[in-house]
Amino acid sequence: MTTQNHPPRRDLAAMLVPLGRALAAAETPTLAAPAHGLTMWGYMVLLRLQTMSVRTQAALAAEIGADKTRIIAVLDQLQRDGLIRREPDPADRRVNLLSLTPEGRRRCDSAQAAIQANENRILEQLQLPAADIEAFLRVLEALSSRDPDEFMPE
Amino acid sequence: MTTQNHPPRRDLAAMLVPLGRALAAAETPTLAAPAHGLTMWGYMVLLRLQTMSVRTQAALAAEIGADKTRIIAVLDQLQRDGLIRREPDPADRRVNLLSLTPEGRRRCDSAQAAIQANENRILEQLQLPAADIEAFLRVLEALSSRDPDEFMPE
DNA sequence: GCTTATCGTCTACATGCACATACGATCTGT
DNA sequence: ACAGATCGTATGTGCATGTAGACGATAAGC
Repeated sequence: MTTQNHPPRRDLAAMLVPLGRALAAAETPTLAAPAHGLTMWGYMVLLRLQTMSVRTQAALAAEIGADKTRIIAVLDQLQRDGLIRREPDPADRRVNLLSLTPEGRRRCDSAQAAIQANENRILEQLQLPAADIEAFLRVLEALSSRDPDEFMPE
Repeated sequence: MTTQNHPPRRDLAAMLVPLGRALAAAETPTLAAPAHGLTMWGYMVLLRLQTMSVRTQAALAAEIGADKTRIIAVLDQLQRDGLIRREPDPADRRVNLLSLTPEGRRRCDSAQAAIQANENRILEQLQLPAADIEAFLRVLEALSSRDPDEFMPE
Protein backbone atom coordinates (compact mmCIF):
# COMPACT_ATOMS: atom_id res chain seq x y z
CA MET A 1 0.00 0.00 0.00
CA THR A 2 1.16 3.51 -0.70
CA THR A 3 1.19 5.61 2.43
CA GLN A 4 -0.04 8.59 0.51
CA ASN A 5 -2.54 10.93 2.07
CA HIS A 6 -6.07 10.13 1.16
CA PRO A 7 -7.61 12.30 -1.49
CA PRO A 8 -9.81 14.94 0.11
CA ARG A 9 -12.90 13.05 1.14
CA ARG A 10 -16.23 14.30 2.28
CA ASP A 11 -17.46 13.80 5.81
CA LEU A 12 -19.23 10.60 6.64
CA ALA A 13 -22.22 12.25 8.25
CA ALA A 14 -22.49 14.79 5.45
CA MET A 15 -22.80 11.89 3.02
CA LEU A 16 -24.76 9.44 5.14
CA VAL A 17 -27.54 11.75 6.24
CA PRO A 18 -28.72 12.88 2.78
CA LEU A 19 -28.21 9.37 1.46
CA GLY A 20 -30.29 7.87 4.24
CA ARG A 21 -32.97 10.43 3.61
CA ALA A 22 -33.05 9.65 -0.09
CA LEU A 23 -33.19 5.89 0.44
CA ALA A 24 -35.90 6.24 3.07
CA ALA A 25 -37.91 8.40 0.68
CA ALA A 26 -37.53 5.72 -1.97
CA GLU A 27 -38.79 3.06 0.42
CA THR A 28 -41.84 4.91 1.61
CA PRO A 29 -44.11 4.33 -1.41
CA THR A 30 -43.22 0.64 -1.42
CA LEU A 31 -44.11 0.30 2.26
CA ALA A 32 -47.32 2.26 1.87
CA ALA A 33 -48.47 0.13 -1.07
CA PRO A 34 -51.66 -1.81 -0.31
CA ALA A 35 -49.74 -5.07 -0.43
CA HIS A 36 -47.79 -4.03 2.68
CA GLY A 37 -49.63 -1.12 4.26
CA LEU A 38 -46.80 -0.13 6.56
CA THR A 39 -45.38 3.13 7.82
CA MET A 40 -41.66 3.62 8.13
CA TRP A 41 -41.84 3.32 11.91
CA GLY A 42 -44.04 0.28 11.70
CA TYR A 43 -41.59 -1.34 9.33
CA MET A 44 -38.72 -0.47 11.68
CA VAL A 45 -40.52 -2.22 14.51
CA LEU A 46 -41.26 -5.32 12.43
CA LEU A 47 -37.66 -5.47 11.26
CA ARG A 48 -36.46 -5.36 14.83
CA LEU A 49 -38.89 -8.03 16.00
CA GLN A 50 -37.95 -10.15 13.01
CA THR A 51 -34.60 -10.87 14.62
CA MET A 52 -35.97 -11.73 18.05
CA SER A 53 -38.81 -10.78 20.32
CA VAL A 54 -38.29 -7.93 22.72
CA ARG A 55 -39.28 -7.79 26.35
CA THR A 56 -40.22 -4.14 26.85
CA GLN A 57 -41.44 -1.32 24.69
CA ALA A 58 -38.80 1.03 26.05
CA ALA A 59 -36.04 -1.34 24.96
CA LEU A 60 -37.58 -1.63 21.51
CA ALA A 61 -37.84 2.14 21.20
CA ALA A 62 -34.22 2.63 22.20
CA GLU A 63 -33.04 0.03 19.72
CA ILE A 64 -34.69 1.64 16.74
CA GLY A 65 -33.79 5.16 17.87
CA ALA A 66 -37.30 6.30 18.65
CA ASP A 67 -38.86 7.93 21.65
CA LYS A 68 -40.48 5.74 24.27
CA THR A 69 -43.82 7.52 23.83
CA ARG A 70 -43.39 7.72 20.08
CA ILE A 71 -43.92 4.04 19.34
CA ILE A 72 -47.07 3.53 21.38
CA ALA A 73 -49.35 4.55 18.52
CA VAL A 74 -47.19 2.52 16.14
CA LEU A 75 -47.57 -0.60 18.27
CA ASP A 76 -51.30 0.05 18.64
CA GLN A 77 -51.70 0.09 14.87
CA LEU A 78 -49.53 -2.98 14.30
CA GLN A 79 -51.47 -4.88 16.93
CA ARG A 80 -54.79 -3.78 15.45
CA ASP A 81 -53.58 -5.10 12.09
CA GLY A 82 -52.65 -8.39 13.73
CA LEU A 83 -48.97 -8.09 12.88
CA ILE A 84 -47.57 -8.15 16.39
CA ARG A 85 -48.49 -9.62 19.75
CA ARG A 86 -48.32 -7.45 22.85
CA GLU A 87 -48.96 -9.61 25.88
CA PRO A 88 -48.20 -8.66 29.47
CA ASP A 89 -45.32 -10.65 30.90
CA PRO A 90 -46.77 -13.05 33.50
CA ALA A 91 -43.55 -12.70 35.47
CA ASP A 92 -43.76 -8.89 35.51
CA ARG A 93 -47.13 -7.59 34.49
CA ARG A 94 -45.84 -4.05 33.99
CA VAL A 95 -43.99 -4.95 30.81
CA ASN A 96 -45.33 -6.07 27.46
CA LEU A 97 -43.74 -8.98 25.66
CA LEU A 98 -43.49 -8.04 22.00
CA SER A 99 -43.35 -10.55 19.19
CA LEU A 100 -44.31 -11.01 15.57
CA THR A 101 -47.40 -12.92 14.55
CA PRO A 102 -47.07 -15.29 11.59
CA GLU A 103 -48.92 -12.70 9.52
CA GLY A 104 -46.54 -10.02 10.77
CA ARG A 105 -43.54 -12.05 9.75
CA ARG A 106 -45.04 -12.68 6.33
CA ARG A 107 -45.79 -8.99 5.81
CA CYS A 108 -42.33 -7.98 6.96
CA ASP A 109 -40.58 -10.51 4.75
CA SER A 110 -42.62 -9.44 1.76
CA ALA A 111 -41.90 -5.76 2.30
CA GLN A 112 -38.25 -6.46 2.89
CA ALA A 113 -37.99 -8.49 -0.29
CA ALA A 114 -39.42 -5.65 -2.33
CA ILE A 115 -37.14 -3.11 -0.71
CA GLN A 116 -34.00 -5.17 -1.02
CA ALA A 117 -34.75 -5.87 -4.66
CA ASN A 118 -34.73 -2.14 -5.24
CA GLU A 119 -31.56 -1.72 -3.20
CA ASN A 120 -29.82 -4.39 -5.24
CA ARG A 121 -30.83 -2.57 -8.37
CA ILE A 122 -29.32 0.64 -7.00
CA LEU A 123 -26.09 -1.06 -5.99
CA GLU A 124 -25.75 -2.69 -9.37
CA GLN A 125 -26.20 0.66 -11.09
CA LEU A 126 -22.98 1.81 -9.48
CA GLN A 127 -20.99 -0.50 -11.74
CA LEU A 128 -18.50 -1.23 -8.99
CA PRO A 129 -16.79 -4.59 -8.33
CA ALA A 130 -18.88 -7.00 -6.27
CA ALA A 131 -16.08 -7.16 -3.73
CA ASP A 132 -16.47 -3.45 -3.08
CA ILE A 133 -20.17 -3.84 -2.48
CA GLU A 134 -19.59 -6.67 -0.06
CA ALA A 135 -16.95 -4.71 1.82
CA PHE A 136 -19.32 -1.77 1.94
CA LEU A 137 -22.02 -3.90 3.52
CA ARG A 138 -19.54 -5.39 5.97
CA VAL A 139 -18.36 -2.00 7.19
CA LEU A 140 -21.90 -0.67 7.30
CA GLU A 141 -22.98 -3.64 9.38
CA ALA A 142 -20.04 -3.11 11.73
CA LEU A 143 -20.80 0.58 12.13
CA SER A 144 -24.48 -0.07 12.77
CA SER A 145 -23.80 -2.55 15.53
CA ARG A 146 -21.66 -0.04 17.42
CA ASP A 147 -22.88 1.82 20.43
CA PRO A 148 -23.55 5.41 19.26
CA ASP A 149 -21.80 6.69 22.38
CA GLU A 150 -18.52 5.45 20.95
CA PHE A 151 -18.89 7.95 18.13
CA MET A 152 -18.68 10.93 20.46
CA PRO A 153 -15.28 12.64 20.55
CA GLU A 154 -13.70 12.07 24.00
CA MET B 1 -31.93 -14.29 -9.96
CA THR B 2 -29.19 -12.96 -7.77
CA THR B 3 -26.87 -15.35 -6.05
CA GLN B 4 -28.34 -16.39 -2.75
CA ASN B 5 -25.18 -17.15 -0.79
CA HIS B 6 -25.41 -13.89 1.15
CA PRO B 7 -26.49 -14.05 4.75
CA PRO B 8 -29.78 -12.24 5.38
CA ARG B 9 -28.85 -8.59 5.45
CA ARG B 10 -30.60 -5.64 6.90
CA ASP B 11 -32.03 -2.85 4.79
CA LEU B 12 -29.73 -0.10 3.72
CA ALA B 13 -32.00 2.71 4.81
CA ALA B 14 -32.75 1.01 8.11
CA MET B 15 -29.03 1.02 8.80
CA LEU B 16 -28.05 4.30 7.20
CA VAL B 17 -30.64 6.50 8.82
CA PRO B 18 -29.83 5.71 12.47
CA LEU B 19 -26.13 5.67 11.64
CA GLY B 20 -26.30 9.07 10.03
CA ARG B 21 -28.24 10.38 13.00
CA ALA B 22 -25.64 9.08 15.42
CA LEU B 23 -22.72 10.48 13.46
CA ALA B 24 -24.42 13.84 13.06
CA ALA B 25 -25.05 13.94 16.80
CA ALA B 26 -21.37 13.22 17.38
CA GLU B 27 -20.36 16.06 15.08
CA THR B 28 -22.61 18.71 16.56
CA PRO B 29 -20.57 19.52 19.69
CA THR B 30 -17.39 19.79 17.61
CA LEU B 31 -19.03 22.21 15.20
CA ALA B 32 -20.55 24.27 17.99
CA ALA B 33 -17.22 24.58 19.80
CA PRO B 34 -16.03 28.21 19.97
CA ALA B 35 -13.15 27.41 17.64
CA HIS B 36 -15.61 26.77 14.81
CA GLY B 37 -18.95 28.21 15.86
CA LEU B 38 -20.95 26.49 13.17
CA THR B 39 -24.36 24.91 12.98
CA MET B 40 -24.87 21.69 11.09
CA TRP B 41 -26.59 23.52 8.25
CA GLY B 42 -23.94 26.18 8.15
CA TYR B 43 -21.28 23.51 7.94
CA MET B 44 -23.19 21.77 5.17
CA VAL B 45 -23.22 25.00 3.19
CA LEU B 46 -19.51 25.61 3.70
CA LEU B 47 -18.71 22.05 2.71
CA ARG B 48 -20.67 22.47 -0.49
CA LEU B 49 -19.04 25.79 -1.36
CA GLN B 50 -15.65 24.31 -0.56
CA THR B 51 -15.86 22.26 -3.74
CA MET B 52 -16.94 25.10 -5.99
CA SER B 53 -18.97 28.26 -5.84
CA VAL B 54 -22.66 28.04 -6.61
CA ARG B 55 -24.72 30.35 -8.73
CA THR B 56 -28.09 30.40 -7.01
CA GLN B 57 -29.37 29.80 -3.52
CA ALA B 58 -32.05 27.45 -4.79
CA ALA B 59 -29.41 25.24 -6.40
CA LEU B 60 -27.38 25.22 -3.21
CA ALA B 61 -30.43 24.29 -1.17
CA ALA B 62 -31.30 21.44 -3.48
CA GLU B 63 -27.77 20.09 -3.41
CA ILE B 64 -27.59 19.84 0.35
CA GLY B 65 -31.15 18.56 0.65
CA ALA B 66 -32.62 21.64 2.29
CA ASP B 67 -35.59 23.81 1.56
CA LYS B 68 -35.14 26.92 -0.57
CA THR B 69 -36.45 29.12 2.23
CA ARG B 70 -34.67 27.11 4.87
CA ILE B 71 -31.15 28.25 4.08
CA ILE B 72 -31.82 31.98 3.92
CA ALA B 73 -31.24 32.46 7.64
CA VAL B 74 -28.23 30.15 7.43
CA LEU B 75 -26.68 32.22 4.65
CA ASP B 76 -27.47 35.43 6.53
CA GLN B 77 -25.54 34.19 9.53
CA LEU B 78 -22.60 32.90 7.50
CA GLN B 79 -22.39 36.21 5.67
CA ARG B 80 -22.59 38.17 8.92
CA ASP B 81 -19.69 36.06 10.21
CA GLY B 82 -17.73 36.83 7.07
CA LEU B 83 -17.50 33.23 5.99
CA ILE B 84 -19.27 33.49 2.63
CA ARG B 85 -19.79 36.08 -0.07
CA ARG B 86 -23.24 36.64 -1.49
CA GLU B 87 -23.02 39.04 -4.41
CA PRO B 88 -25.71 39.60 -7.03
CA ASP B 89 -24.73 38.23 -10.43
CA PRO B 90 -24.09 41.21 -12.73
CA ALA B 91 -25.37 39.13 -15.63
CA ASP B 92 -28.64 38.31 -13.84
CA ARG B 93 -29.21 40.45 -10.83
CA ARG B 94 -31.94 38.21 -9.49
CA VAL B 95 -29.51 35.51 -8.45
CA ASN B 96 -26.82 35.60 -5.80
CA LEU B 97 -23.36 34.26 -6.55
CA LEU B 98 -22.24 32.28 -3.52
CA SER B 99 -18.61 31.66 -2.64
CA LEU B 100 -16.35 31.11 0.34
CA THR B 101 -14.24 33.89 1.79
CA PRO B 102 -10.66 32.99 2.78
CA GLU B 103 -11.78 33.01 6.40
CA GLY B 104 -14.71 30.78 5.48
CA ARG B 105 -12.41 28.30 3.82
CA ARG B 106 -10.11 28.35 6.83
CA ARG B 107 -12.98 27.76 9.24
CA CYS B 108 -14.40 24.97 7.09
CA ASP B 109 -11.05 23.21 6.75
CA SER B 110 -10.43 23.44 10.47
CA ALA B 111 -13.85 22.02 11.35
CA GLN B 112 -13.51 19.31 8.75
CA ALA B 113 -10.10 18.28 10.09
CA ALA B 114 -11.50 17.87 13.59
CA ILE B 115 -14.45 15.91 12.35
CA GLN B 116 -12.51 13.62 10.07
CA ALA B 117 -10.01 12.91 12.84
CA ASN B 118 -12.91 11.62 14.90
CA GLU B 119 -14.27 9.66 11.96
CA ASN B 120 -10.92 8.03 11.39
CA ARG B 121 -10.85 7.02 15.03
CA ILE B 122 -14.28 5.45 14.64
CA LEU B 123 -13.31 3.59 11.50
CA GLU B 124 -10.16 2.26 13.11
CA GLN B 125 -12.13 0.99 16.07
CA LEU B 126 -13.90 -1.39 13.72
CA GLN B 127 -10.72 -3.45 13.34
CA LEU B 128 -11.48 -4.18 9.73
CA PRO B 129 -8.92 -4.42 6.91
CA ALA B 130 -7.95 -1.08 5.40
CA ALA B 131 -9.08 -2.32 2.02
CA ASP B 132 -12.61 -2.75 3.37
CA ILE B 133 -12.65 0.80 4.67
CA GLU B 134 -11.46 2.14 1.34
CA ALA B 135 -14.06 0.17 -0.55
CA PHE B 136 -16.69 1.41 1.87
CA LEU B 137 -15.72 5.02 1.17
CA ARG B 138 -15.68 4.36 -2.58
CA VAL B 139 -19.18 2.94 -2.60
CA LEU B 140 -20.43 5.65 -0.28
CA GLU B 141 -19.01 8.31 -2.55
CA ALA B 142 -20.60 6.68 -5.57
CA LEU B 143 -23.99 6.45 -3.87
CA SER B 144 -23.82 10.06 -2.70
CA SER B 145 -23.11 11.38 -6.16
CA ARG B 146 -26.20 9.68 -7.57
CA ASP B 147 -29.36 11.50 -8.35
CA PRO B 148 -31.85 10.55 -5.60
CA ASP B 149 -34.51 10.08 -8.26
CA GLU B 150 -32.64 7.00 -9.44
CA PHE B 151 -33.36 5.39 -6.09
CA MET B 152 -37.10 5.42 -6.63
CA PRO B 153 -38.60 2.10 -7.74
CA GLU B 154 -39.98 2.54 -11.26
C1' DG C 1 -44.69 47.69 -23.98
C1' DC C 2 -46.83 43.78 -22.17
C1' DT C 3 -47.00 39.25 -20.35
C1' DT C 4 -45.00 35.57 -18.18
C1' DA C 5 -41.41 33.31 -15.56
C1' DT C 6 -37.65 33.15 -12.17
C1' DC C 7 -35.11 34.28 -7.85
C1' DG C 8 -34.78 35.69 -3.21
C1' DT C 9 -37.43 36.90 0.61
C1' DC C 10 -41.13 36.90 3.93
C1' DT C 11 -45.08 35.08 6.22
C1' DA C 12 -48.36 31.74 7.90
C1' DC C 13 -49.67 27.13 8.67
C1' DA C 14 -49.28 22.23 9.43
C1' DT C 15 -46.49 18.36 10.86
C1' DG C 16 -43.39 15.30 13.00
C1' DC C 17 -40.66 14.67 16.71
C1' DA C 18 -38.01 15.13 21.23
C1' DC C 19 -38.53 16.21 25.90
C1' DA C 20 -40.64 16.69 30.26
C1' DT C 21 -44.24 15.64 33.32
C1' DA C 22 -47.89 13.05 35.53
C1' DC C 23 -50.58 9.07 36.64
C1' DG C 24 -51.97 4.23 37.62
C1' DA C 25 -50.45 -0.37 37.91
C1' DT C 26 -46.96 -3.14 39.43
C1' DC C 27 -42.53 -4.87 41.22
C1' DT C 28 -38.65 -4.73 44.69
C1' DG C 29 -36.21 -3.89 48.99
C1' DT C 30 -36.51 -3.31 53.71
C1' DA D 1 -46.68 -3.16 55.23
C1' DC D 2 -44.53 0.60 53.41
C1' DA D 3 -41.47 3.46 50.32
C1' DG D 4 -39.35 3.87 46.17
C1' DA D 5 -38.49 2.47 41.46
C1' DT D 6 -40.10 0.88 36.87
C1' DC D 7 -43.24 0.34 32.82
C1' DG D 8 -46.82 1.74 29.80
C1' DT D 9 -49.68 5.48 28.86
C1' DA D 10 -51.46 10.18 28.22
C1' DT D 11 -50.69 15.01 27.68
C1' DG D 12 -48.52 19.47 26.79
C1' DT D 13 -44.79 22.28 25.15
C1' DG D 14 -41.26 23.66 22.19
C1' DC D 15 -38.32 23.18 18.17
C1' DA D 16 -37.06 22.03 13.53
C1' DT D 17 -38.75 21.34 9.24
C1' DG D 18 -41.81 21.03 4.99
C1' DT D 19 -45.31 23.44 2.30
C1' DA D 20 -47.71 27.02 0.37
C1' DG D 21 -48.66 31.54 -1.02
C1' DA D 22 -47.53 36.39 -1.85
C1' DC D 23 -44.48 40.11 -2.91
C1' DG D 24 -40.82 42.99 -5.29
C1' DA D 25 -37.08 42.94 -8.40
C1' DT D 26 -35.50 41.29 -12.52
C1' DA D 27 -35.20 38.75 -16.95
C1' DA D 28 -36.85 36.83 -21.42
C1' DG D 29 -40.20 36.26 -25.25
C1' DC D 30 -43.53 38.23 -28.25
